[in-house]
Amino acid sequence: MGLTKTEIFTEGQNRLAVMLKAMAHPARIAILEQIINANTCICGDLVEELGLAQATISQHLKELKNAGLIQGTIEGVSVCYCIEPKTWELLHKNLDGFFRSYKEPANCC
Amino acid sequence: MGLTKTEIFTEGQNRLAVMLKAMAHPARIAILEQIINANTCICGDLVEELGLAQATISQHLKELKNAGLIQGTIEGVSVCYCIEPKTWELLHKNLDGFFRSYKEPANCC
DNA sequence: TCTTTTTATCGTAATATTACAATATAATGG
DNA sequence: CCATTATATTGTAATATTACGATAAAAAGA
Repeated sequence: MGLTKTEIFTEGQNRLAVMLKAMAHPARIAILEQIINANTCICGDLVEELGLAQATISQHLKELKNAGLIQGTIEGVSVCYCIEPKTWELLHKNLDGFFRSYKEPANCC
Repeated sequence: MGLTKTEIFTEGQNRLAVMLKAMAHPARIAILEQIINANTCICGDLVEELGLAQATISQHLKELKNAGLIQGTIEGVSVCYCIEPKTWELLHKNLDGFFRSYKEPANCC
């Protein structure tokens, strides 16, 4: 089949899965890291840094944008990308809550 | 092409991506939630709860196991699954550090 | 041993993802 | 307007993922 049965899961489960999927690629993690380390918006320098074709990076940026993790503003000829603080914070809290919800049980195998 | 260029990324980037990918599906999030909420190992009840075929769930469990997020112990006829506390904690810390590394920059678009 | 129960694996179809070349688009500078 | 620069989109090939039916495997009980 190949298509996820979205309808049988909760809104929250689907939302979290979509966000995680957007982050779940080394190139996209690398992109996020670069934006974060630059501590400003990144305009164009991404293609030289990563060893991927321009089209591929554009595609990855699009996915990050679709997930709401980054935002791009047109700055003359180039586009400047930065983290979308609201979504970033939201996902951080959501994930943190998820990880914290696990308490090592007393009676387990 | 269809295959990720793992070799051009760092060890850390690849590791994090693999873990996130393992979590990045609503069914696998649902499975993790169930194990966590049960607060003990889950033996078999997963198929009835989720609306997916037994083979599909077994496949998802395998991926979570491969990523080291859960562990399964054979308990008579059935297999009991629980969170792998070490990996869980590791991923939690890793992700938390990643999210915290972002500081909203002063000069941005 | 035979049956039952539970989980894993195999085979397969449908769809998604990843990557890149080629090309399009959009803004700037001459 | 034309060339340049930066990014997006399109088309396409290779591979991965998702899902399920069918079947295998493994342990328990009759």
